[in-house]
Amino acid sequence: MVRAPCCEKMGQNKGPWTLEEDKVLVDYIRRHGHSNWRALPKQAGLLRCGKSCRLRWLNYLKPDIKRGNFTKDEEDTIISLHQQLGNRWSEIAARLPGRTDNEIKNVWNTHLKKLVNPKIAQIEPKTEKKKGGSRTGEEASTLSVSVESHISESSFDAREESFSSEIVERFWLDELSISNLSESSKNMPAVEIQPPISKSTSSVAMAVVNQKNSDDDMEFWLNFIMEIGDLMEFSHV
DNA sequence: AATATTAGCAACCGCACGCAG
DNA sequence: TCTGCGTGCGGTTGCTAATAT
Repeated sequence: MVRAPCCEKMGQNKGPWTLEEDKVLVDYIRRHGHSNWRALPKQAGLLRCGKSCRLRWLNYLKPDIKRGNFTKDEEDTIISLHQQLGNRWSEIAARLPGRTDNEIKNVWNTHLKKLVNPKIAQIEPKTEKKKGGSRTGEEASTLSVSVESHISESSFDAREESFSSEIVERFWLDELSISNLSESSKNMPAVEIQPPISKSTSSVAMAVVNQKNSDDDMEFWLNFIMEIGDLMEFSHV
């Protein structure tokens, strides 16, 4: 049996996604869903194959994805699950809400594997001097703003699902179009909007910006969060 | 200042599976 | 049962940025 190619490769974009491509994909899925990945890029006007769109959506653009450093608890969970399940990343990801299989696979291969099996660390020795790794965020300054939403305990269930996506939509679409951002800010790391995790924290959402730039940039992001949060009240933590 | 090395991670690739006709 | 399609999954690649030399 000859498999059909997953996509017509000629004339299609490869490599990193641009902000404009992201916006087109998010906008299309928001309006039409993603019942057919192969047909989606053509219908959305994207020069990407369906696989690429699916991967981008699942690993990066889905509103409920939790980004940023893994907590100690999450790392322990991954180590434990990996002992039970092996490299079944999708099953491990299913038990870690907001984390993707790709992300878990990456953190295992680059970090946890060496913690669990020091022999591997000997085979792949780390230099004592710190190299790279700045994206771990350990040295990044962190701006935290607590968001007092207007979501009441009683109405939380109904609005929980739409909470984060609402903010993301506002980011991509109307009030904060990319064209309104300065050139330098386009290259800034993505803002991570974390929706309420449980009912106990239902009235508070956290907007966290991990970045490693100047105080001016920090001020930019503070203003940014204030702008997208006009549906909420803010208070500094 | 230029170059080499390294870690982190987004994205690609190919195979396998499930399902419909 | 066979075939073909769409999708999911896991392994791998390659780019970027930080740091060392």
